[in-house]
Amino acid sequence: MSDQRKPFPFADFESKWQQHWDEHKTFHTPNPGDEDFDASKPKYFILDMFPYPSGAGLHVGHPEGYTATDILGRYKKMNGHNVLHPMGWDAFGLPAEQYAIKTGQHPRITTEQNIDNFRRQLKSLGFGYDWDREVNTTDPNYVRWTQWIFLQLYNSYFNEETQKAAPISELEAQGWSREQIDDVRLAFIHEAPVNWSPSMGTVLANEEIEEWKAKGETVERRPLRQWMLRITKYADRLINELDPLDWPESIKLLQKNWIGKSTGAEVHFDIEAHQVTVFTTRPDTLFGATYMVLAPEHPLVQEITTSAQKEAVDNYIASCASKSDLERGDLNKDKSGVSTGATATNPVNGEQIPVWIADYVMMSYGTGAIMAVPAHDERDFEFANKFELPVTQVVEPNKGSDWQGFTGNGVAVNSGFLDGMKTKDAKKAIIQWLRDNNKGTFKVNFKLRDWLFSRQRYWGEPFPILWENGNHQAVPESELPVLQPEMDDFKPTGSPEGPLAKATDWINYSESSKRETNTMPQWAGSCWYYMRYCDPRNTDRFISKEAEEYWSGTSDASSATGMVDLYVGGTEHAVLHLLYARFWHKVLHDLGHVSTIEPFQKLVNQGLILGEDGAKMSKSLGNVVNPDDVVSEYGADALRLYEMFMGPLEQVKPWQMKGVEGVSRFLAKVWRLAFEQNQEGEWVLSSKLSHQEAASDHEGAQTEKELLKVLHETIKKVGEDIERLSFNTAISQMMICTNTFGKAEKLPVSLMPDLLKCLNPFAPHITEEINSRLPIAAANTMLCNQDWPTYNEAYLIEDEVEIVVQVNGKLRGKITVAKDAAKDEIEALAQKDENVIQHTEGKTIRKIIVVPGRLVNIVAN
RNA sequence: GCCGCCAUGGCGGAAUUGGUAGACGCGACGGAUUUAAAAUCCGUUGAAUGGUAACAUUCGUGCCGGUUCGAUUCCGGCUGGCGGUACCA
Repeated sequence: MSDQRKPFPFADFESKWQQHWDEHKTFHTPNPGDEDFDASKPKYFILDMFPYPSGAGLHVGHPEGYTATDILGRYKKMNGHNVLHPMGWDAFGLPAEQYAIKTGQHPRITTEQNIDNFRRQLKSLGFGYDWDREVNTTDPNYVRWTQWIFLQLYNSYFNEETQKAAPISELEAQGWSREQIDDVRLAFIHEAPVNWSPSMGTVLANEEIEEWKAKGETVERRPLRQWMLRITKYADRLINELDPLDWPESIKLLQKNWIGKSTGAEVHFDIEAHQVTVFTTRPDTLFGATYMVLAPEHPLVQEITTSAQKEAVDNYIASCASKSDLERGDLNKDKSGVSTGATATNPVNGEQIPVWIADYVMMSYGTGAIMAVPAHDERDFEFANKFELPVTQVVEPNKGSDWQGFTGNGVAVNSGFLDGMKTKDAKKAIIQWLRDNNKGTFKVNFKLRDWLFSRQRYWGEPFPILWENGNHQAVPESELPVLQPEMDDFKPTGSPEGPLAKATDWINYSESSKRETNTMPQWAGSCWYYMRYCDPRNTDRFISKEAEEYWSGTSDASSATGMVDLYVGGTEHAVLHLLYARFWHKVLHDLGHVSTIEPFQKLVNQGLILGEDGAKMSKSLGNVVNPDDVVSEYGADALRLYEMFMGPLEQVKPWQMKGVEGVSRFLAKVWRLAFEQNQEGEWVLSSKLSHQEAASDHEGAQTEKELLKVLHETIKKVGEDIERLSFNTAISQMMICTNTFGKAEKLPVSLMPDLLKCLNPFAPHITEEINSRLPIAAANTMLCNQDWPTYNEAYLIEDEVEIVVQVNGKLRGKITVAKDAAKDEIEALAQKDENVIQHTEGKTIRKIIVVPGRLVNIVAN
């Protein structure tokens, strides 16, 4: 018995079609070399950010981007493209491991259960994915190639001359020693202060700290030996090669700011027998450097501190070390510091200036030491005022503002040979002087740090690395993948070795060599998954040459710099995933493994969906909407359509359950264009769908003309709107068309297929169902396998157009004229309008502006 | 603090190149159908003023100013909200 409350029987046919697509592999995408591959079709590679399959299941935010890409993918397919639109799982990650620690259940089991649930949910929404290309970052066949890519990094260095990665074998051929080579590898071992989380027993990347802190985990600084990736070598290219990408400017800017390029100079200061180098963006203010500050962690502090100041310095360093990052940064902007008692020599004028230590200077940026120019730097100014240090003006502002704390450009004063020079020229002059006198040089600095790549966890890719006599070496490629050993105890050891160290059999690779026990971060798998989609079952390579070239589009004439045509996902990955993936892609490009220099040509960020109360959806607020509930209540088509109708894809917007009802009502109207319920409650073909093609009388011909007009307007607008991802306005147009069709006494059945084709990418189930039941020849062919309709310009043109008449810019009347009416004719007609006459009476007409087909504006006074 | 984005009816939003502001949907109100309800269909719906009415006039896209025959759209100056980032030398 069907539920009478449902306005159309979606429950009866949605799962039926989903099963049909699954069984017939309707959305299978052929690769070069496949039987059904058609080389004449252009490729379209469309990518969703693959989800982490959490235990909570799909969130309504997921189908937002996924529906958008599905619409575009189905549309491109109907337009004759070979569409690659795959899905997969970013399945390594801490939640599964934390759950394993709590319950003892292996993370692989939890992960598989969660994936099954996610896959079921996605299939219930009818997405046209090629499920044969599903990838899973935890799959041994995937891990194998993640590790292989790591070894490419490990076996490469950055050639400064070519600005490209190159194999270390080049250096071996030149006779470099092992130590020298280890110092330049793109994947290298580094002992440095890292972000250690005692609560999780692992280190974190700089980029991850805030996220985990917000979740209540603790993070502290601790010196540790870690694997790092030399992303800083690519800093310039990561900035410059953003230019040709079709990304939101705001995301490009976010990446540029994150990389944080600043140009300036290194200046060497002598402190008795020692030399300290500082970085400054304002070398032109060197004459105004009245003191110097070292970071408390600076290695030279102990050596230069005078005995009189030793106790004060030690106390200060101890107090800094005990402070959390939060206390040192956010909460406490008050300057603090202590003198070392030492003095440095200002290289440009020989002045003896005091050397202080203060925590406003960071060891992690620049050289960990600064020259303080209090007159022209806010922080130095504040510090100098607090500790009564001298302030000397060396820049004269251009526009009479106060020089104290002035940080802008101006003219150099009190600066010897620089006096009178503009800031820009003074910078050049002083750098030349520093070079000539061996006191410094031009220098570019970046905020970007090398990428801390090792984690002390179980549920991640082990490093394919062996240790012997304190030296590391790669596991032979033939032995990949290196999988985690089976273990019952996943608890972190609390030591830098991580839980794998507990697997004593596993770590002993041979009598003399042991395995690396660290694992890779979750980013590793997500850095290259889009490539694996192109050739997911390849066992010989991470991607075949043919597949790589075809899906990169380098085989055709287009000069795309990015492999993926469109990437849709959340803005939260603006600097992490999107930067890391670009870095890996460039390395693989440099080594000749991929043909494009960038992974993602066009990027679109979907906006967050808020709860009905306008707040971010969260369990604690109880405003979370579960897609499963919406599907069972209104159907998958209604959910898809609603998420697209809410507003622009990129915009943040609140959920409204009433809105779902609205689009559901629209789908019901479309359904009732074709069917009506008989006495028995069965849906039978609507009596208004007349079979006669030509209208018999004049009135009928007139309405048929109107119906054709709205239909072809819809074909035009929906196609254009899909191309520019403006789905809400496309839906609005289809609603107009449906309303017009619904009002017609008789509806030629021949008009239905084009409307259904337009709606098909948005609401694939209901449209296929209606189509399959229509008494037409094409009922046997699925809409998604048919061609996208073309509109006929002739149906759109009206014989007469309405033109607005304004007097002095204010709307005063409307006239109807022939579409090709002459300008004079329009002007004359406009001036005959009664209301227009009233408003121009007693005035002189100065000018008449005619915008053809739109308006007439009479200027009179 | 700095950088970026945004601001339109009761609500979500539309206006694509400077040319009729408020498409489409929700909600609300009135009506048809119904014993009644649900569902469905029809009509009205930015505000104010005048008119029995058709209609007309004025105001109106966060605020102030500018450019223009004409500004939601362009420019300058604010205000509020959201996001990023934060002693980066």
